[in-house]
Amino acid sequence: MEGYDDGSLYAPFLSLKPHQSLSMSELEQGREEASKVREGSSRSRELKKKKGKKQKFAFQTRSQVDILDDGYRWRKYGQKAVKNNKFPRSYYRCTYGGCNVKKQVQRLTADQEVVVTTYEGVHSHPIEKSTENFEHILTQMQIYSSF
DNA sequence: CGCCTTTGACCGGCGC
DNA sequence: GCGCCGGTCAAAGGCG
Repeated sequence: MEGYDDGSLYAPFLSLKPHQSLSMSELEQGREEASKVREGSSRSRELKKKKGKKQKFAFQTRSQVDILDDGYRWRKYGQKAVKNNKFPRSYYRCTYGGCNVKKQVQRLTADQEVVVTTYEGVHSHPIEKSTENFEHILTQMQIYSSF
């Protein structure tokens, strides 16, 4: 369920609730493929910085837990504190072969109860879990439109 | 036993 | 050119 190609909103879980017509802002970055190959270092991996068709959209929810189970499996790969917020930001990545979807979770300094989740990329595989749990969160979910 | 979290270090971009 | 800032990697430990 990811047939999006020309401006369609990337939100597989949102598709589950079509009655929720929320306007979200798509953040489209540059679409040039700048492939940087770094070698000679201990990291012989190709770090391709493709800032291409990475769709990025964020929303905020009211939750006491940072980890929102949206049906996909996420592996945390980093946590860094941002200057503006006193709470650290967590970085997750979808654990699926060929699926490079990333997601970051951030808590607001002003309201500790508000969690901002930012998705980046598109899923290329079906959901592995049930979304019932996430649907409950959708009720209190608000799209981050100020960006 | 396999998967995931944690944590420090490292890197690239940008501003001064 | 250096320092700040934000993003990512990778080793080791933890938990189901």
